[in-house]
Amino acid sequence: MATIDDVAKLAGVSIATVSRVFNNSPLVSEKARQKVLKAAEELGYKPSMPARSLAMKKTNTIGLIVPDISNPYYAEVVRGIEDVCNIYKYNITLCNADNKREKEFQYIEMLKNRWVDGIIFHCDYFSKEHYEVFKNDNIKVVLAGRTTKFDVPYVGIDNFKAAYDAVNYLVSLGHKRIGIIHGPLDDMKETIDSVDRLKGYKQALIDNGLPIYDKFIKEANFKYKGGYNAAMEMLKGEMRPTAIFAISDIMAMGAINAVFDSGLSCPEDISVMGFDNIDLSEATRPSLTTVSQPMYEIGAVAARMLIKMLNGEEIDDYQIILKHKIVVRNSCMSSKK
Amino acid sequence: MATIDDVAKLAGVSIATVSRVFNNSPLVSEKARQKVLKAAEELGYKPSMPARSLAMKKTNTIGLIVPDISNPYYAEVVRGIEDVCNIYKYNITLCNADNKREKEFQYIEMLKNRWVDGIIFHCDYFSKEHYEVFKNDNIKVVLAGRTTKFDVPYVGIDNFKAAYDAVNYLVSLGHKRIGIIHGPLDDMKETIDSVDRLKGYKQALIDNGLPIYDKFIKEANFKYKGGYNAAMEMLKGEMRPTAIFAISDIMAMGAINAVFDSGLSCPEDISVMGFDNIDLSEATRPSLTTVSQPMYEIGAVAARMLIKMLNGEEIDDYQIILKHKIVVRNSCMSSKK
DNA sequence: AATATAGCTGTAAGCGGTTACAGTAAATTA
DNA sequence: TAATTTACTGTAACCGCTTACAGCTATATT
Repeated sequence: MATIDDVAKLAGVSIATVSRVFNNSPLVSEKARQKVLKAAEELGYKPSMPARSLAMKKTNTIGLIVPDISNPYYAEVVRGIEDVCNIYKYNITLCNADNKREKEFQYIEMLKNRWVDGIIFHCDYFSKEHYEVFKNDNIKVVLAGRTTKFDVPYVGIDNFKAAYDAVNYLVSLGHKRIGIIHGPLDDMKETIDSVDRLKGYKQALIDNGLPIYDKFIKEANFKYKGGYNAAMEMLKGEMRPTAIFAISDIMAMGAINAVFDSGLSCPEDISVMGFDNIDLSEATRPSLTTVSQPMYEIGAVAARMLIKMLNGEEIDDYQIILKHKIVVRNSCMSSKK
Repeated sequence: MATIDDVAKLAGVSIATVSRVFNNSPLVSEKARQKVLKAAEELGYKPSMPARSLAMKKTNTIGLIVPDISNPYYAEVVRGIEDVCNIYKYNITLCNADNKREKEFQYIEMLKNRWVDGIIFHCDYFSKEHYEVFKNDNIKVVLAGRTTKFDVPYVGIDNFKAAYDAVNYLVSLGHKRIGIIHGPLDDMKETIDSVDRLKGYKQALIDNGLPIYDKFIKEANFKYKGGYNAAMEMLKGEMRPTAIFAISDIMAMGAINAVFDSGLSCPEDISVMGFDNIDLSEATRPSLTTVSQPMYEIGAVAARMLIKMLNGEEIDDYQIILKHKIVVRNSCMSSKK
C-alpha cells in the first residue's frame, strides 16, 4: 500500500504538505493541493488509520459492550449506535460479555489497550466496581439502556415507572390478580432493571389497593423457555392470576404459550403483557400488548452523547430518560370477573 | 498511560527487553523478566495496540460487514463470529451495510484504511464487482452464509438443496399446490440465495410432476410485513395453495398471520413452512416447521477459517457447505385432500 | 527601496512500539 | 589459558502519520 512518502515523492512536495491536504488544512496552496490529490489518486493512497491514531492519540473507534448481540433487544440498540457512529465517521468494536463480570472487565481492558476513544456499555447490572474501573482509568463511557445512581452518563428509561404503568393498565382492564415474571435479581442493592420493574409492579398493586401474592412473582432468565416455565408454574394450582406481566417480550411469548399449553386461552382466560416491543411482538398470536422501549433511540442517543463528549462539546444533560409507552395489541383484554 | 519507556526506566532495562517480555521472547533472562513484569504491574502498563499495529502491520482486528444486525439471523451469525474471534484475541469491527453496494464499498474502503487483518462479508448478493474489489486490494475475506461461483472462500449452506428438501417435505405431506414467498431477485445472474431457493422450489415441483403456478410465486423483502402481504395476495381469489413456503422465518410468521386474517387456520387449512430456524420460531403459534440453517456455526466456522488464513495455516477446503435440516414443528400438516 | 507581513512549505521530532544487528559477559571447549 | 560459543542486552532504525517551528517568497506597507 502506498504511504504518505510515496505520495509526497510523486507530487514533488513534502510529506507535511500531503498530510495537510488530507487534514483539510488551509495552509496549502491550491496548486499543491491539486498535485497531491492527483498523486494520491494515482497511487490509490488513503491515510493509514493506525499510524494516524498513534500520532494523534485518537482512534475514531468506540467500544461497544453488550450482553449478547443475538438478543433482538440489544441488536436493535446496537443498530442505533452503529448508524450514528457511521455518520460521524466512528467505527465500533463489538463485544459480547454475557453479563459476566469477568468478561466485561476483560473487554474493558482490551478496549483500553486499543485506545478506543470511548465506550458504550450495556449490562444488566452496573455496579460500584464498574463505576470505579471506568473512573480510575478515566474512560469516557455512556451507559445504554441502563440507569444508575452513580455519576455516569446514561440513556435509559424509567423502569419503575414503566412497570408501574403496565400494571396500572392491567388494573384498568379490571385485573385484580396480576402475576409478574421478572429477571434475575442480584442480591446487591444497586440499580438494576429487574429490581426497578419489580418495585414498580408492587407499588402499582399497592396504590390500587391490591394484595401482593408471592405465588405470582416468579423469576426467570429473560429467555423464552424461562418465561414459559415461570408461567407454567404460576398457572398451576387453584388460584391463578388473570393477567401476567413479563418484563421482556421474549418471556411474554413463553408465557403466552404456557397459557395455551395449560389448556387456557390468551387473552380470553389470561392476559399477557410484555416489555420491550421487539419487532416480532406484533408477529405472535395473539400479538403482544407491551411496554415499548425506544431501543433504536437509546442506542442512537447514547452514541450521539458519547461523540459529543469526545468532541468536548457542551452537553445539557448527562443522564437522559427516554419515554416508554404502552403499545396495545391483542394479548390483553378486560378481566371477565 | 504508561509507555514502554516508563517501564524500561523503572525496571532499569532497555525498551527492547520490555518489548521482548511482552512478546514472550525466549531472549530474556528470568531476572530481567521479573523486573519488567514488576515494573509493568506497578505502572499498570499494557502495550498500546495502535503502536504495535503500526510496527507489526497487524491489527488483530477483523472487519465484519452484514446487512443488518437487527435481523435475528445476522445477529446469530455475528455472535458465532465474535465468540471465536474472542478466543483467538481478535476484535471485530461491525458494519451494517443494508445490502447497499455503496455502503458496502465504503465500509470495505474504511476497513482497508484501518488495516483490518481480514474481512468477513455477509451480503445477500455477491457480485463480480465485489469479487474484484477484494481481489484487487488483496484483502483476505471469507463470505459467511453465502456461496458464490467466484474463487472466494465461503461458509454457507446449499440453498438449492435446502429449498428442494423443504418442498419435498411438503409434497410428502400430500400438498400439491405449494406457494413460495421468496426474497428480492437481482436481475443479474449471479449466485444469490433467493434465486437458488426459488430454483430448488421449482425443481422439486417438477421432479414431483407438479405444475408451477405463477400466482403462487411471490416476492417479498425478508420482513414480517412483506411476508404477510405476499401471503395475503396469494390467498385471495378462488384457487389458493394448501401450503406456503417462505424463505425466511420472519416472512413465514407474516404468512401465518395472513392465513389467520384471511379467516383460515394454520396448519389445518394452510401449512406454512419457514427458513432459518431463528430462536423465536418455536415461540409462534403454531410453532414453525422450518429449514434450519446453522447460523451460529456459519459464523464460527467462517471466523475460524479466516483466522487460519491470517495465520498462514493450511486449509483443507476454502468453500464449506454446512448441513441444513428440516425441523418439524406444528405449522405444517398433511393436506386434507 | 527597505521593511513588514502574509502565505505557504519543508525539516525534524515526536507518537509507542518491534526487531536487526552489534556488543558484552559468562560458560564451554580445546 | 585462549578461543569459541552461549545467552542476554541495548542501540538505533523503522512503521506511517501529525505538527511545531523555522525558513522562504511574494506582496503590502511606509
